Amino acid sequence: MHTTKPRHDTTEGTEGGDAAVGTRDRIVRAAARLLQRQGYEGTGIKQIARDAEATLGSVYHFFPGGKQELAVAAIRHGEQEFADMLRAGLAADDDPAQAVVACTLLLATTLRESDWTDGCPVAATALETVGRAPDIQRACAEAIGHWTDLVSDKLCDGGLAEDTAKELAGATISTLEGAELTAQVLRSEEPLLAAGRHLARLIRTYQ
Amino acid sequence: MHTTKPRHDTTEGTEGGDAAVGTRDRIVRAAARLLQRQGYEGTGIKQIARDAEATLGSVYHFFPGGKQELAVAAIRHGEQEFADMLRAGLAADDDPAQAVVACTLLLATTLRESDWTDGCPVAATALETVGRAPDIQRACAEAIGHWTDLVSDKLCDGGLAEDTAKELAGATISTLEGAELTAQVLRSEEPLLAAGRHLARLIRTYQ
DNA sequence: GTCTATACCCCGATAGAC
DNA sequence: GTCTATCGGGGTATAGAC
Repeated sequence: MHTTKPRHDTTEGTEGGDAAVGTRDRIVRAAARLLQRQGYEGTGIKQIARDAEATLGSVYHFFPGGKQELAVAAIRHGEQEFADMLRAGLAADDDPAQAVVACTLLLATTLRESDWTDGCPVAATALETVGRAPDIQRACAEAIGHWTDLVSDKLCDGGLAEDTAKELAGATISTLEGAELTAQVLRSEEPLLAAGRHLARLIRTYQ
Repeated sequence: MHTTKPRHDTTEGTEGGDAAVGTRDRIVRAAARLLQRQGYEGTGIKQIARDAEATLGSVYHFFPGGKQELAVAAIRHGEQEFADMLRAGLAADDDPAQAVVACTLLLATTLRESDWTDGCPVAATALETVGRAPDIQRACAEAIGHWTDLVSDKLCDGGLAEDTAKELAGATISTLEGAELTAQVLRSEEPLLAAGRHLARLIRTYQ
C-alpha cells in the first residue's frame, strides 16, 4: 500500500540543511501544501501523515489539538512562504508600481509551473472556515495583515503618505488574491498580468 | 432527529409563486447556499437533502451523476443570483465608476447582514476543485466569464473602448472577488469599500 | 517519539419497495 | 418520484505497546 515507509530520524536537531528536516517540520510542510491545493475539508490527516512520511501517532504527538491545531501551524507556514515571494517581488524594483508588477509576474509563473494548483496558501482554507473555525480564521487574517504590511512599507519607501499607503496596500493584496483565484479557475496568466498593469496604473496616480 | 419532515409536493408544475417550488429547485437552492458557505468538500449530500426537505432518493433521482452533477447545477444557480446583484448595482448609476462603487456597497451589505458568511457563491468550491473536478471548474469559469461580460457592457455603455472595457472588467471582477474574500476573513466591510474607491479611481483614468 | 490497531462516525452511492 | 435501509470506505481521534 505505502510506496514509502515511515523513517526513523536519528539526525533530529542538526537542522539547517534540506536533508535533515524534523518530523514536525515535514508534517507542517505537507499540511501546508495540501491545504493550499485541496482546502481544509478536502484534506485528511491520514493523507498529510502519508505525504510527510510520518505516522498518525506522530501527527497527534506534535499536534494534540488535532486537525485544527495542525491547520493553524500550516497556515502560518504558508504565510511565511508567500511573504518570502512577496519580498522577492517587491525588492525587484525601486519603483513601487514596477515592484507590484514583479509580484504578479512571480505569482503567474509559480501558478503556471504548478499547472495552476499552487495558488494562495490560505485562500481555500480561509473560505471554508469563515465563521466555523475561529482559530484558523484568525491565522488567515493575520497572514493577510502581514502581507499587507509588506506592501504598505514598500509604498511608504516609494514616497506615499502612510495613510494612503496602508489603504492602497490593502487593495493591492485583495486584488492579488482575486486575480490569483481567477487565474487558477481560468487556467490563464492573464488575470494576474492584467491585475499587475492596473495596480501599477493605480499606484502611479498617487505618485 | 429531523426537525422538519420531508414533504409530499402535490402542486408540482404550478410554479411561479414562492410557495410551490419544485423538489429539484429546492435541492439546487440548498446546495448553492451550502457550497457558498462551506465549500464542496465541507458539504454533504445528506445535509443538502435535509436542508432542501427532500430525501436522498430524490437527490439521486434528479442528479444521477451524484455530488458533482449537483454541484454544477448549484454553481450555475449561484452564478445567476450573483449576476442579479451585479446588474442591480450596475444599474444604480449612469457613470460606470459610480456603478461599480454601488456594487461594492451591495456586496458589503449582504456580507455584513449574513454575518460574513454569504460571500461569492463559487469561490470556495472553485478553489477546492481546481484541477480536480473539471466539470465543476468549467462551471465556475463560465460564471466568472458571465459576470465579467456584465461589467464590460457597462463600461462600454459609459464610453470606453471595447478592448479597454474587457480588460478592465476582468480586473474589476478579480478585485471584487479578492475584496470579498478579504472582507469575510477580516470580518470587515473595509476591504470592499476600499476596492470600490480604487476601482472608481482606476476607471476614471480611462474616461 | 514512533508505531499499530481500533473505536466510532459520517461519507457518497445504491437497491428496491411503494 | 419518494422513501428507507444499507453497503463499503474513509474520516477524526484515541489507546497503549515499544
